[in-house]
Amino acid sequence: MAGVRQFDEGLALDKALALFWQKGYAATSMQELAAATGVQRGSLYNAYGDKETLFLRVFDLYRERFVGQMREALDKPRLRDALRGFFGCVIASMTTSMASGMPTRGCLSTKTAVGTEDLEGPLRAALKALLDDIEQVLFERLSREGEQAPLALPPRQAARLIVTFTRGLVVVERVYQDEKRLRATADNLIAVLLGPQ
Amino acid sequence: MAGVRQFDEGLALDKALALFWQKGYAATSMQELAAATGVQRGSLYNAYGDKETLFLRVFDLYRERFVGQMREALDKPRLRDALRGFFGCVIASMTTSMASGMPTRGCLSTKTAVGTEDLEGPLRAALKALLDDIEQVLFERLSREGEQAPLALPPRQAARLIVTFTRGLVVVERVYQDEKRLRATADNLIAVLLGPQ
DNA sequence: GTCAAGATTGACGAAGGTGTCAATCATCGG
DNA sequence: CCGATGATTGACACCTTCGTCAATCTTGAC
Repeated sequence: MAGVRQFDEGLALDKALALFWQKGYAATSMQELAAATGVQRGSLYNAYGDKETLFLRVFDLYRERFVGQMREALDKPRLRDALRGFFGCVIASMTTSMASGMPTRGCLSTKTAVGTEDLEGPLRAALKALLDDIEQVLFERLSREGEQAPLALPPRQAARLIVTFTRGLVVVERVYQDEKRLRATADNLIAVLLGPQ
Repeated sequence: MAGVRQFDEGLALDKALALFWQKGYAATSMQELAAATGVQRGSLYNAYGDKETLFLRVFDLYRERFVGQMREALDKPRLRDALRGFFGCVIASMTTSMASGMPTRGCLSTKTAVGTEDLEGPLRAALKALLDDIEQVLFERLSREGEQAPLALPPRQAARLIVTFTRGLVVVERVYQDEKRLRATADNLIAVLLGPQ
């Protein structure tokens, strides 16, 4: 076939992800996406149709990577360490800025969930999918056999509590911009779930 | 003095609050504010200078009312009931829609915190003030003397955990739109903080 | 080498945003 | 009743946005 894509799609989606992550779905314009990816606006429209479709494509990338990282972080023998790793990962994912001096990038899914006027259709479905995935990854680790640490809640409920809590961390990060505070609060959640020490 | 304000400021700020709450700070335009309040755009600029200043005025209203409600909800003899009332109040504040069929309005402070590109200056300070207030109200109730229920964390840390968690509830509400789920998750947090039953 | 499928390009229209300003109007003090 | 103070009004300038489209260029297939 002739008429082949001129730009490197993988690269472009990576750049788009970085920008969406930094600015959020609603606040990112196609102009900026064009500038960031090096692909002309018209080409983006031709390739993806519209902003939402492009975003969904990018968001899938994000979900895969994010959930993968969470799964890895949770894969430790002692549950307490696993949860510490998990929260460390969540916190790092939003506070790690690409260059020093830049504002932290926060959380793409939360920005999208809260910053979109009426969240419906594919966008909401994609967010649900992400939160469901994180819940599932947590659930699997929490219900792993041969665990000695006693959990204060049934695994499913604990997983949901943790997912909800991580969304809260994101908001607190925006407002206080204090990583230590985030870590301390996360440690406290671990403490009430698994007991002190 | 002559040249007196023609519109009822209290009424206008109420309407503005409703709109900001529904749409979030960034997504609300002065046009819409003019339409909602019945005050011409030019008059709003004349009276408040710009959108941010108007918002800060409105946000103060919001903070007072919101924190007041939380304080009331927490004023119950048994701590467990107080926290149940608190979460009920938080959940109601975002899921109660003004008219049936309308989308829920969510949480103004969270929308502002997450939906604003780089959160700095007065806006961030206002958000901090709100979260600090809620934390303080919780702290006071949690450290009330003569409390029999044993708290799994020191009051300050418990208060921060709860504040962070409530921010998470907001995000989960946006995505799942399931009030029952919110209540269940909140009950689980109470359970791990105060023990089951 | 030729050709056509389809990607790219840059300009375009329409819509909506913010903030400004001169002209007009309403109101209170005297 | 008059005048001045300041609110109101609607048009204005300027910017950014989205999505489209005809013209142009690239490239693989034959």
